[in-house]
Parts: sequence; structure tokens; C-alpha cells
Amino acid sequence: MSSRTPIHSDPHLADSREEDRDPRVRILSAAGQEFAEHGYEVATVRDICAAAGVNVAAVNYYFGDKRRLYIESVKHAHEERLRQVPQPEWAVGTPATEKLHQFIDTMLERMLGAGQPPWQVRLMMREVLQPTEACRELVEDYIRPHFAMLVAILDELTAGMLSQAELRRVGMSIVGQCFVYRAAGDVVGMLVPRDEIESLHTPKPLAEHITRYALAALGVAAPLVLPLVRVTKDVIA
Amino acid sequence: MSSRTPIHSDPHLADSREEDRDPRVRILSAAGQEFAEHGYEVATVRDICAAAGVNVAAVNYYFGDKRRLYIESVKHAHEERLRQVPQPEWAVGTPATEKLHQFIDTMLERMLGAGQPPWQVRLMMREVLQPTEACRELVEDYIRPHFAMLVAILDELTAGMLSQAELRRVGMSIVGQCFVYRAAGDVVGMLVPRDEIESLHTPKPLAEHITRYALAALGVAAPLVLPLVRVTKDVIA
DNA sequence: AATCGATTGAAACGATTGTTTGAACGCCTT
DNA sequence: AAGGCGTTCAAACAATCGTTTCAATCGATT
Repeated sequence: MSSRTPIHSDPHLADSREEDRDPRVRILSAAGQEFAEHGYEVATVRDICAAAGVNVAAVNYYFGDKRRLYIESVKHAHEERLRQVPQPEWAVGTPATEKLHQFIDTMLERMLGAGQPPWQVRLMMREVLQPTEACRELVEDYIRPHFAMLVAILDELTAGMLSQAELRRVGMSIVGQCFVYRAAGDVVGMLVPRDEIESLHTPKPLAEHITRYALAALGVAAPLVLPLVRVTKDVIA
Repeated sequence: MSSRTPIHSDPHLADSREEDRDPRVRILSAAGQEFAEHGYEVATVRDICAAAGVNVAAVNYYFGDKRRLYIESVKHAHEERLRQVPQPEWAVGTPATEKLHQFIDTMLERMLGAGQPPWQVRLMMREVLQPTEACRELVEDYIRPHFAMLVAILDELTAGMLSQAELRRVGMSIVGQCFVYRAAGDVVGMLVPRDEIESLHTPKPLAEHITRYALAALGVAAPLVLPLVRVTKDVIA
């Protein structure tokens, strides 16, 4: 009696205008933005309903209680995000180095994006930083396949000379370098001069840096600092 | 009339037992733990006072209101943390590679530590992830000098062949690799097998990996994967 | 012993929270 | 037109929040 499935939510009419008028998705969208901005505890159902333009009782009517609304909003944001930025597919024969570069670039674009990153990313970031019930599903559906793709690229790049464990460790190093700019972006902005942020710490230049950093560490490309001493020795020898 | 400085807080008697009996520091300690665990909004003054063993009115008496208590508790945690883990000092002539290794190892030990990391780190991490008023002070007093030390080590390591901007970018890459294990530790634990976590993703092995990764990227040490092709070319030449 | 200021205590304040209620509304079928 | 059903609404619910009040208590000075 508390939460019943409304009839008009049957998805036979998927018109965009119609979806915007559906109170259920309006609440989901507003809830996601509020939860992303303030977190679960701080966000209030009253603010959510006000943003969605519905009565406070609508939350209990459609979702039962606040907790289930949160879980549904995380799922909704996740699915919407998957639809927005699909995984890039490479033609067979694409060099692994190019795949790695594009992969890192895509990850950074998703995290930092142009201007304010969309609230879906903020919501997912909250789950990563402080997991709740919705976390495991998020990892299995979104993060794990993404990470597996990175490991596969690294495996191809090193021609199978590193174990899966080592590949995962290298992958985590790459993810970490992107992650810190998203999670600790404010502090980064305080440690690095403003003009330097805009010139070197935006997605494109960062992707080049992290890619080159990884390729050099793996011995696939030249290191950031040319090893003059060793070159000299080789020349002499 | 709302919050006046208590007389007995005069620090002429710094006995440890005496400090534990000082309601002011008891509240600061309890508040730090509560704020670290639940965040500013979720943590309640009632729980803090219950943990500190004082009356709810004590918060207003000693600190005025909850907001000022929070700022004071962040400062207190920060100062206590500085006292606990002082910066290591190296003898003149210590190789830069060894400095870098020890620096990364110390940073990881602080972040991950043995077992549960102390609540002070959690509190500081909250400020990094979502800065409040107490953030700027934290960055200036704690994070910026620490980061400057890393940049100095990298500068020495590369013998001045990289610009300060490039050094900062490399430094951020190193910090990011440590940071991700602290901030997204739960997700890392879901992506990597349990035994692999214990064998490869603990402070000591991680410090070796990240150090070697950095040294290889900078061209100071051999890459993770030996570049057979180029070696062969060199030998042929 | 008496007095004064610092500290503590229990209780209550007003505000806000998530949730529930029951009547009113809109739309469709009969 | 009438009724039924899904939906919306304003209002109120109990619980909890930060904060305040004021009397009781403690300790040192007079």
C-alpha cells in the first residue's frame, strides 16, 4: 500500500517530452543532482521534490522511502551515463599505444569534462569514495569492465611480458593519476599556478603526459628525461 | 557572554593526565573522530559530547557553536598529526633515488598505515575531497610543504632538466598513485583479488612499484619491461 | 564560613527532518 | 452522469537537530 507501480510508467511511449513530464524520472533526475551535490544524509526530500516540481508525498508514493529513491537514482544516473559516453571501439590493427592514449583521454574527459562535470559523475564518485549499497552494482556494471579494458590494452602493449597482477598494478597507477585530478581537484588548484592549470592540467595535455609517463615506465617509449649518461656509454661502447 | 576562555585552560600544566581531563581537548578529540567518520553535517554534537563525556552545553560554552568546533578540531587533528609523523631528514649525500623511495614509502604509510588509518587522516581526507573553511590552512601548513619536498627530490633526480611545471606534473602523478589507494580503497579491493591486495597493494610493495614506475618514466632506472628491440638495435649498431 | 566567578547539569526551545494521512483532483470506463 | 482508480495536495506526525536557558555545583579568595 505504501509504494505501488504507477500505470502510466509503462514504457510503451518513450517520447522525450513525455519522459520529462513523467514525475518518476523527474524525481530521479532531481534526486541524483541533490544527492551528488550534498550527499545522501544532507540532501532533503523536500529540496528534491521542490526541484522536481512535485509534492513531498510523491517520493513515498513512487519509491517507498528516501533510501530506495537514492539507490534508484544511482542506477538511473549510471544507465544515463553509459548511454551518453559509450566505449570507443578501435579498428583491428590499431596500435596499442594509440589505444592507451585514447583510453586515458576518454577517462579524463569523462572525469573532468568541459566546465562543470555532469552530476552523474559526482554521484558515482561519492559511491567510490564512500561506498553504500549501490556501490557493488556500480563496480560490476561500470568500473570493472572499464578497468578490464585498460588491463587488456596494457597486456597487448607489453606483449604478455607482465603478469596479470603486474598489469593490474600498472593499470591502477594510470587510474590513480586521472583520479586525483577529479577527487582532489580543488587542492591541485591550490598547489599549481592558475595558468599552469589551464595549460598543463586539462584533459588533453594531461592525457598526453600520463600516456607518455606510462609508455616510458613500461619501456615502450623514450623516458621524460633522456638518459644522457647511458647513451654516452652506448656510443662509446 | 556566549563563549569565554576558561581559566584552567592556561597551558602552564601540560601533564598528559591533565590534558585528558581537560574537557576542551576531550571534546576536540571526540569531535575529530565523529567528523572524520560521518562528516560535518551528519555528525551530531550530542554524539560528540556523549563520546567526550561532557554535557551538550559544553560545546557552546567552549567553542561557541558547531561550526567553530569543527574548524578547531581540524586544526587540532592537523597539529597532532604533524607531531606524530615528522618529516624524515636525510644526511647530505643521500642519493635522490633513495630519497624518492623513502618519501613515497612514508606517504603511503601515512595514508594506509597498519590496519585502520587514524581518524586524523580521514578528517584531512574529507577536507581534500570536499574543501571547507579549514582547507586552505591545511594546504598551506601541511600539504604544500610536503609537495614542495617531493618536487625538490624530483628536481635533484632529473638534475634540473625538467621545468618546475613539468616537475609538478610528475609529482602529481606520484601523489595520485598513492592517493587512489586511500580514497578509493574499497573499490580497489573489489577490482583486485584478495591475496593480490595483501601481497602487492600494501605500503611497502606499493612504494617499490610506484618508485620504480617513476624512475623508469624519468629514465633514471630500467623500465618495467626490458625494451628488447632497442637493446638489440644498440647491440647491432 | 561566606562570597564570587567559572563550570556543569537537565530541560526545553524553535527549526527541520523523513514520513504519513485523508481529502481533493483528473481522467477513463460504464 | 456516475463511479472507480491513479495521482496530487496541504497539513500534520513523531523524531532529531543545534542551540539556549537557568539553576546547581565546584573551587579559590576574602
